[in-house]
Amino acid sequence: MEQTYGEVNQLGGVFVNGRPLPNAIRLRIVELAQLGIRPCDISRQLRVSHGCVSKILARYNETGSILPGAIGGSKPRVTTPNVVKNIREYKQGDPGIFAWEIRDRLLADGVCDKYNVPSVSSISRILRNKIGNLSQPNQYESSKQPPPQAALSYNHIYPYSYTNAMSPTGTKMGSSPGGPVTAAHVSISRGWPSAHTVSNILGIRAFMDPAAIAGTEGYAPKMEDWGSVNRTFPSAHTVNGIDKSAIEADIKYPQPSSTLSSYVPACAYSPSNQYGVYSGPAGSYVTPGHHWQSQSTSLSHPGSAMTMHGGDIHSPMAFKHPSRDGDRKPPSPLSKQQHEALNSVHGLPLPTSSS
DNA sequence: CACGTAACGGTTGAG
DNA sequence: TCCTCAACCGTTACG
Repeated sequence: MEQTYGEVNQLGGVFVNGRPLPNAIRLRIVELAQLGIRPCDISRQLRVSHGCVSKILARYNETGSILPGAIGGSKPRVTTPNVVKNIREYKQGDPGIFAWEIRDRLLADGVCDKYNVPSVSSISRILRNKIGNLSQPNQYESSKQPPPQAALSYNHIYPYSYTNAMSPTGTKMGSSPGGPVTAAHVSISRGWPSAHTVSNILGIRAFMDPAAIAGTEGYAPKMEDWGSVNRTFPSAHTVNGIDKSAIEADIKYPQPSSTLSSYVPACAYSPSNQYGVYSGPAGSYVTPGHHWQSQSTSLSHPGSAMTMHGGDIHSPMAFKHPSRDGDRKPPSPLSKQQHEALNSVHGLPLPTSSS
């Protein structure tokens, strides 16, 4: 599949089947929801299916992350190097040990938990294939530090890691001439610290207009760059950035502790490359002459606690807090304020009742 | 009408 | 290198 063009949904929005929505849209959904705008209105305004809005909001409420989950790949194997190492040690310590005994010991020693402990047959296979002759020098990592996640449960490990030089979109981005693309990715994410609010994040030119960064030609509206946001979290782990330090030590695209970093806490991230799709022929998200940043830069949230100036909101989790629940579910007719919010977001009239 | 969700067809990427 | 398969995606349709 070379260039993937988006499809158009019933609302006239562009999407790519199988691929996540751009983070900008995801952010916008969350932001509008925080403004008290109803999901159905968000759906219509952003032209994203209500199912998707529902899903994204549900995920956000649950995890605090706007990011899509990690797509593709396989579960980490249970037979991690660490496990193999331990099995070997057990075997060395007691050559007559049974596989089931090894299994018990793995559990007892906390090497594995009940969810990721290898089966007896797996252990047998490990003994046979990987350990076999104990006198053999081990092709595994005798001294090498096993992945720290080795004993973690699956949910916590999705160790995506990309090198700086490598763009997950690399192959596809080949269509984009020149190398500045990768640099753009880096610079974008590095540029985050200057954007402290969702609004700014949404609005900053750097984010919305890759061309502004990459300085490349008509590449501008392509959404590939959104991937850079996703990619900032190579190490997926628990919610709300609990293990942030661990990540930050590791990540290739450090996510500054800005607002967005909490919007996109280290949830399993998707190295998504939303290649050019959303700017596709139907490109309703980023239409020529209607770049979001033009509106978003001035996106403000009139007279409410949601007024967001750069740096105002350091803890987007405040957004997440349901303390504003009272503000939610406004009366069905949107308030003027909400209309303004919507309009400022998309620059389109709010098609509340029409298709 | 609003919303939650299952089904669906799709992509992705580790093994 | 190619294949498999299980993860995720957003849309659609239904209740």
